[in-house]
Formats: sequence, structure tokens, C-alpha cells
Amino acid sequence: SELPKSYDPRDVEPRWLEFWLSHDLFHADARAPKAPFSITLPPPNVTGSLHIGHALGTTLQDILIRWRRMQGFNALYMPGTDHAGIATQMLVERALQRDEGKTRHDLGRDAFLARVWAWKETYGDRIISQLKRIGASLDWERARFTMDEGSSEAVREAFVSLYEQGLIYRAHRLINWCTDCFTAVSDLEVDTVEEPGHLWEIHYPVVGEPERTLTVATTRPETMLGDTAVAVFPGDPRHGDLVGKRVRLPLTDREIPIVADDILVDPEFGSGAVKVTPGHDENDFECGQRHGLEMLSVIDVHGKMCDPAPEKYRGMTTAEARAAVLTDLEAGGFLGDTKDHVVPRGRCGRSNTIIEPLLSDQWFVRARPLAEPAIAAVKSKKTELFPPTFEKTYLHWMENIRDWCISRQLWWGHRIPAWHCQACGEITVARTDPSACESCGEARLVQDEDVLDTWFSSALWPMSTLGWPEKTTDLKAFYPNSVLVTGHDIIFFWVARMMMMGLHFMGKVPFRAVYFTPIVTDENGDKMSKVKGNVIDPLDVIAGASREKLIARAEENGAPPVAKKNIEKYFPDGMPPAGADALRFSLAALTTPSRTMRLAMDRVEGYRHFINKLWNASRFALMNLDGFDPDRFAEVIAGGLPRGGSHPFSLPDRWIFSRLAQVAGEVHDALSGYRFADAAGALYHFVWDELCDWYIELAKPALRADGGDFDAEARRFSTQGTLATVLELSLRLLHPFIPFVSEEIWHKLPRPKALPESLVVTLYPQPEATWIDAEAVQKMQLVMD
RNA sequence: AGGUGCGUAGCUCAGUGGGAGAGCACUACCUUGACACGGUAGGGGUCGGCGGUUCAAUCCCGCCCGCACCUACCA
Repeated sequence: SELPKSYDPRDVEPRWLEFWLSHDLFHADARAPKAPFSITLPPPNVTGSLHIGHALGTTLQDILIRWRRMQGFNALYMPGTDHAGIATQMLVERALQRDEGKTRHDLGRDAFLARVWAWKETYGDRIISQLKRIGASLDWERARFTMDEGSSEAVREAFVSLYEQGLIYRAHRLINWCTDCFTAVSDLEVDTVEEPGHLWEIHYPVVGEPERTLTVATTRPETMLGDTAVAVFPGDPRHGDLVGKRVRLPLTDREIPIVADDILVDPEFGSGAVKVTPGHDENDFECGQRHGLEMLSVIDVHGKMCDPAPEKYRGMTTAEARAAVLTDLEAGGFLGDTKDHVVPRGRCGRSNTIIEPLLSDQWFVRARPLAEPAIAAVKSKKTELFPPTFEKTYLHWMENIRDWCISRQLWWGHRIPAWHCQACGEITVARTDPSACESCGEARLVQDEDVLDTWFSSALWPMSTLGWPEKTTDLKAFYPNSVLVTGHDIIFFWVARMMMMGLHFMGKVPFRAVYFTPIVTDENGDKMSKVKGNVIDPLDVIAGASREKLIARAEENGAPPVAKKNIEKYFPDGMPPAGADALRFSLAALTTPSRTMRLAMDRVEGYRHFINKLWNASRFALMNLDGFDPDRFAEVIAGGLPRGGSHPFSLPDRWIFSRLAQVAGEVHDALSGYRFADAAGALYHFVWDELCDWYIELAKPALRADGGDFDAEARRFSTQGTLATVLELSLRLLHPFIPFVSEEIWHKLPRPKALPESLVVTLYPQPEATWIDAEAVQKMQLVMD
């Protein structure tokens, strides 16, 4: 059957996907007597849809998995999705507001959660089907969810035992509060950006010295209402004598002490005196602890001024209060110079709202004891990081780690397994819901309202997906994972925390290696974002999209007008359908040890051409393999390539076999070192520059020799065999990169009967030592020169 | 402020202590029985700048300039 003149992936790819799934080729049995190789898919957000970053990570993971599977490993590619606490809850809340004009509080906790679960059922599997579309050979029957029963049990076990070990505690502390998300967030979720602002000087009258004031400088004058001290540098001649005295806090009726603090105060900066607001500033909080200062909260969870602030200002937003305070200070003659000043400001990584540091009761993980083994494991290469430069990043963060605030004032997530006694106030933390306070025996218990940070369950993911805390066969077989493939943007959020939890609970690292993929950017080098409208949807690359469709999608996502211009500039004719294979090969070929990757569409087109080239080389082979017996040929070369005799292998035959063996070695070495671009490049150049440009051209005369002549027949046989065999083996080598087209061609090619039903489970070619033929390579080089 | 990375052909990017590369784009020719999603031949780069080490530097070291990212408690 002759192949069409050019390759069209559109009907081919879905067909093979169906074949693989229906033949159960991706399932890993933990009891199989094979060496394990395991990768866990970083669980995508349950409400998410596939973006190019997923496509990259998944492609690289799948290349490794398919490669090892073909090598005979018991390869497990573990799928699952993440409940993504804040993100999902906000999405559902927005829909609720839009469609019914209601808030979650209108529904109540249980009814709202029912809505979220319903949402999850409706949209939760979208990304799963998209992952299938790009060929990810995940073991779907194992698919997990971070809030399923098993994961919830793991979360509970981890929380309770960490609490029992004193590694989780509850404390009244200064935390990062997002007034928009209405929850505490961890340090990692706060983005500090420098913004233009002002530095105001305020004169605080010194008590008992009518003529004297102490001048402080601040970028947030409204917080002065919560000041509980002024700090000066010890021994500063300007105001050293004031330590121990008091100032009167303007606009209030309070007097506050003057303290000496060499950590908070830099004598070189401003007036050398600092107002201290322990309730709303991290540094001031620590200073307050050092001096036993009172801690006042004058800003509430809504971001408005509240009670200890004078009545006049209560209910104002911080911005309103700032204006009012400045006006009043000015009127009272307390205001000094004002200067422009760049201020670092914390913004919520999700809502971009200004983060208010507030005093609050929250749960924390004591991080330092958990970090120690995680540091040692990387230093000793129990877990190896690729590219190695990320070791520094990892170690620096780990060595300076701070406690992790894990409680969130949300509803969607793992409820904290802690019960507050209504009688004595003590807290009971337990593996099973308690019926009585473990301190006083009281039966009236109320469970903590808060849920855990999404990343808490993610931190347990490599264990919980394999059955932990049960001691399962899966856990024994597939933990530690062989490698984690993820973006370096979540090295702290996720990688570091999996290391800590894995080492703590399993006593072993969660994965033997981490490969950090580049972050995909657009043509301008900007990180892709829906808001910016510069997102490339991998499904558009695969299936094609008109310019109009691309623009419509960007507008749907609320992208700015510039997005439309960029689409018109970079995609005037839309995107041609490239197919999943071309996308996969491009992503692999572009993956170098760099922090970012620009997905250049002309590269994708180039690799689409490559696939077409492979297709046509195969087409040529099929047109010239009439009467070829692959089993007989396999016998002939079983003990190496015969020289002379009744099967004369020509110089090009010996050369291409030799090159194939060498390339198999190169691919093996490259993939072993996570050098995806090198592996893809070696295959690209072998197929195009050597197999197509030279071998096929040189084979033509032998293939077309007329029958009758014994020598011609023999040459024809060995040429057919070489062509068919080298092509067949090339398809195997290529399969992890381009699974669909390789499978399609492979099934049309004559091949030995003993081979399996699918390339997925066919042995990956090894660098066959008996095929290496230095003399042939050298002579062919002369021919080519 | 500190840290990390980057700066190589028009564009996007590999790479190495001794010969400077790939894809796309560009030029000329070629509708050749696998493929015009192709073939053949070609043009194009003081490898950011200045010093240093070396017999030899695009590569190693120092400084400078530009860009990106990360971390951070300077009021």
C-alpha cells in the first residue's frame, strides 16, 4: 500500500492514541520482575487547561518514560491533578457571583464545597484529555487527585505526626494577609516589587522636654497610629540621652517609649530614629519582641483602620487613612520634609493586591529541622539537580529557610485536623475525629475552620500517589521516583518541600534527580500569560488555528490590544496544523540547559518538515521492498554483518549500520544526561543528512537492478535489508520523541514477525558494537568529501 | 542591596583551550520516478567592550557595559 505523498497527522495521531490505550500499553505492574523507572507528572491544576509549559514538561517526561520502557524498565508515569486551593476557589466564587450574584457566604460552607466538587467533576478532566492528545504515556488507571481519599489520609497523617513531633505549631504572629483573597499566604506567595513612593518625616514631641522633638521617617505614615515605640541607634550622640524617655504620639493620646536597637536602626539613614509598629511590619515585630513592646493591630483583615486607632480614622482604608493622617499631622505642625522614595512593597502573587502584614493565629511548619537533611541530600548528590547551577539556588534558600505558614482562611482544601475545646480552649490534634478534648475531656469541640496550603498536599505527592502512609508494593517498587521534571519557578514551592517531607517520612529522597525545564516565553522573551494575551496553546500548534481564532481567544481572555497586534505580526496566516509529533520534537530539540525557551514557530515548521522527510524516506523504502523477506534478513545479520560470501554488504551498507550504532550511543548518552536537544539533533541529522541524503541516494542503483543476475539479486537483497532494518531501527530510536508517526510507519514496514504489537514495547536499539566499522566510515567520508 | 544566568550569522539559539556551527530567513540554479514540507551550490559573524593567564582565548580569570530572572527586614 502506497503512502500519501505528504504526511498528515490529523487522522493518524488519534488512531494510535486509541490503540495504545485500548491495548493497556502504559500500565506498570509493581510486581513485574523488571528494574523500576518512575516519573510523577507534576499534577496540573484541576481547573486548568493545557499550556505550552505543560506540553514541554510532559513531552520531556514522556520521552524519558518511553525510552526507559523500551529499554525494558518497569516504567511508571504517574498521573494526577491538584485541587489548587485558592485558584480553584476563586474561580468558582467568580462564577457564582457572575451567574447568581451570590458569595460563598450566601451558600454556606457545605453548599459551596458541593459547588466546587461539581465544578471539579465538570472541568477536572479537560487537561487530562489534552495530555493524552500530545501522547503522554501516563498510567491512567492510577490517576489521583490531591483531595481524594488516599491523599487526604496522607495529609492527615503527615499533619498529625509533624504536630506530635513539634514540627507543626500554632502561633499568634505577624503573617502576610491578602485582603482580596481574604487569607494568610506564605512568604513565597508574596512578590516584592519596588514602587515609587514617598518618605515622610514626622516630629514626635519628647515628653518632659517641651522644646524637643524626635524626628522619624516613614513610607507608611498611617501605621504611626499603631506605633508602640521609637527606636534609635545605641550611643548615637544625636539622641542617645533620650533612651528610656518617652515621646507623645501625635494624633493619639498615647505616650510610647524610646528604645535603643542596633538591628532595626541604621544610623546612616534618615534622622537615625525609627518608628516601631510591631503589629504591621516584620522588622518592627522582631524589634518589639526584643524589647517586649506592646503589639497593636490598627489595620483589620479588610485592610481598614480599626479599634486601637483613634475613632476618627476607623473604617478608613489605609489609603484614606494615609491622606487623613498626613493632613492632620500637617495641621498639628508635626510633619517635616517629604521626599520621593522607592519603596519595596509586597503584593499578593495571585491577586496583585498589596499584602498587609497582620497579627494573626496561624499554623506553621518548623522548617529548619526538616531542611537539614534536604540540604545534605543535595550536597551528597542523593538527589542530583540538572542543570547543576540550580544547586546554589536550592541550597541558598534551604539554608535561610523560615517557618512555613500553612493555614489558609479558605474553604476548598484539606481541613486542618485540629479541634478547639469550647470549655478549656485547648487544641486536640488527632488522626481520627476526636469526641472529647484530650486535655479536659469536654465533649464540645469545634474543628479549626482553616484549610491547609495547597502545597502541603503537593509536598507529599510522590509518596501519597504510591499509597503512603500504607506500606504498599507500589511504594516499595517506585519510591524514590527516578527523576522529577518540572519548572524552576516552583523549586521552593514544591521541589524543596517534597525533599523535606520525603526525607522526613520515608527516610529517603523522593527522587534521584531533578531536571528543571526552561520556562517557555513568547517571541519577545516575555513569560507567557493569559492576561498579556501572548499564550500559545499547544493544541493550536497541533491542530492548527486561523488568525481569527487566535485573536478571538486572546480577546476572550481579556488580553490588551497589543496582543492582537502581536498575533497579526507573528501569525499573519494563523498556525498551520503541525501535529503532536512536530510539537514534541520541537520542544525536545529546543530544550537546552537554559532558563528560558522561546518557542519559535519557524522551528516547529522546520521539524514538521523533518517528519515529512522521514515519511517520504519510508515511502521510498516501501516502494522498493517488493519481495523482501525481513525474517531471512534478520537471520543473515544475526551474528553481525557478514563480509563477502553470498551476502555482499556494500560500503554504504556497512557505513550506515555503523553510523546507526554510533547514533544509538549518542542518543543514549544524551538522554542519560538530560541533554534533550543533543538527542533530538543527533537523530535529526542522522535521518536527514546521512540516511536520506547519502544512503538512499546510493542505494537507488542497487534497488533498481533488474532480476536474473545473481550478483545483482544479492546486492538488491542486502540493500533492501539494510534500508528496511536501518529505517526500522531509526523509528525505534525516534519513537520516544515522535510516537505517533513512528508507530504509523513502523506498522507499514516489513519487519521480523517476532516483534511486539507496538513500538511502545519494542526494544530500544543499543549501540551494536559489531556494526561499528571505522574503515567504512572513513572511506565513506572520502566519498562524501 | 545581594545572588544567578545571559550577550555567538538578519531572526531564534547550540557549542568548544587550537578548524566558528544549526534551524529559519537570504542569493543562484534545478518541477530529477521518495520528498518543492524537496535538491545542489553559495553569501553572511573583530563569538558585547577592555585588560590578564597561555605557545594558543569565542571558551579560563578580572573589570566594565547592556539584558533577564531570583532572593531580601532598610525605615
